[in-house]
Amino acid sequence: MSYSLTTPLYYVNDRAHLGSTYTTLACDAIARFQRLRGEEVIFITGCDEHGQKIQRTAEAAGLTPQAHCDGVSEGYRQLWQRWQISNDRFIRTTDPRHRQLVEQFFARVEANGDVREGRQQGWYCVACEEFKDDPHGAQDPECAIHRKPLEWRDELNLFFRLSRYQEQIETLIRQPGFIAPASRRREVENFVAQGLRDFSISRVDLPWGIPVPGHGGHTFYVWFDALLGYLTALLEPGEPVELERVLQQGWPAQLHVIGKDILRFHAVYWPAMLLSAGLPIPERVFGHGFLTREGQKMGKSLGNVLDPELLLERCGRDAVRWYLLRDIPFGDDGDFQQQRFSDLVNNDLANTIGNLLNRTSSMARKWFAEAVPPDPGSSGASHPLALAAQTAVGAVNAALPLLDFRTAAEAILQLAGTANGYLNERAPWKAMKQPGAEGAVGADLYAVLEASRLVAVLLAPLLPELSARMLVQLGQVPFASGPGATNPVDWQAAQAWGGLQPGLPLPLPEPVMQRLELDGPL
RNA sequence: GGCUCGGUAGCUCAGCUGGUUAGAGCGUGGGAUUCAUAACCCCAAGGUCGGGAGUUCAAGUCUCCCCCGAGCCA
Repeated sequence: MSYSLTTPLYYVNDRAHLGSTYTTLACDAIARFQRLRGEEVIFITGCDEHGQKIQRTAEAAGLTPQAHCDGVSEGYRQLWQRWQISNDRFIRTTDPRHRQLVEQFFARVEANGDVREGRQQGWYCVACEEFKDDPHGAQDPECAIHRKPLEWRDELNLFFRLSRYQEQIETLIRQPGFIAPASRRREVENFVAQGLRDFSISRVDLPWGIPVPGHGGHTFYVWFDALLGYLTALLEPGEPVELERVLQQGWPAQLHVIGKDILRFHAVYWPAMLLSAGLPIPERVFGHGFLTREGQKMGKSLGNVLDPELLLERCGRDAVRWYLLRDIPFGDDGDFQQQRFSDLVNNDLANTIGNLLNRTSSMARKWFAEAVPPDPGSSGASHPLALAAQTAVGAVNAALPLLDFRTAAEAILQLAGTANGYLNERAPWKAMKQPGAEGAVGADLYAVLEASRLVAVLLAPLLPELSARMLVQLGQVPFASGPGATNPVDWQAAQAWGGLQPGLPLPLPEPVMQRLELDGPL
């Protein structure tokens, strides 16, 4: 059994922005979570590199399309490395292997009678790479999204007979869980209910694309070939390209994570294409929301674009991951607010979680020979912190399969908060002044250290690095959750109360999370 | 124009099938404390729950109308 998930294959029209970083970070958390649970994960990301828009962008920059794509996609690859994204594959649709796969896929679709010729007339937005339905448009219609003039097209194209899949698609999208979050399902249902129309899958006179076999002059429409990148990515590098093999190598995917704007392609067109080719359909398509910044749309015209490189350099991975995953309900639109960002990172990570470990470890070391205090057994499963931990464990394990990062994060935070409260209530620093209190103090500190350990354990999929720093300070082996990770200690077993060994030496504590001090806007 | 989703404390939002003094986090103010990353813990602030009408013993919570915002489709 394996778990395959994908980010969108990012269009290389421009360098990576915060939106794609957001998507990718979320997928990374899911990939790590699934690996930690023992699944064999195939986490796919990559770039979509064909289309007229790319061709024009390259021309404008005085580059060949290939050179342009090489540069931008390499930028993506490096960016993901710097964010320590744990993708197992990075597919480019200009990969020669991809072309082979597209040809095979198309052959199946064509053999199935789902390709026909047709005349495509209409207004086309190059920026969207999409025909618009504006029939009686004014003199010079423009794209509502890009505010750029639409171009009139009248060409003989190949069409995919989407209309044949009306019922199957209706049934599919009705399945609970296929389209997530559920709030977005209606939108697709309405679209499908209007009746599916065949869509064109080729262009003429567009050199920057994959040629359609047997149809001279046609290249594949960028969307048609792009989605197939998910399949190409599954094939082991070096092995022959055979479409059928994807079935043994992770297809169907369990999850496609995408931005809400391309939900239709993934929830309607893509499944129909797969049906036509006789391939199974992915389990779930999750359309997340968009990020704004301080209430405004990010864009070049406003000059308020938040650069992921800059964010990474100035704030670090843990901080950004935490903020995005913990504060924005995944699926909803979110607003990046700098003040809130630093407030949450400092409060949650540095003060609540980091300081909890720091203060507890300090006390344990001071009064118990620089080691985990003996546990006289009083901190068993009925200990208040054990119960709190159990609650957090349950919540995290229930929330993450649903991509509900926020609930998971809050549960972890609550455990840390409860532990801090417990510490204040028991006031070991006061109790230690009483003779003979050592036993009770030791038990208290043991319980709080154990709660801290569980915080670190639960944090592993969300903030692998912070989790690791905490575990090291607790004398534990951090969890590996990257590609091909194996762990000496089972992650789920580590979620049980009582894993900390009394007498284990504790290293000198160092703050595991620095506070964010941002002078000036990002 | 049709449809969908929102409009709840300064900010971001919870509030399931209608029912005790409308909640949380952040921010703000105050208190307590010293183990700790000037951290932690406790308390408070008193928000016409967008507006209006209606149903009901009882409505953020249901119905209708209106206003505002976002989105999908035309």
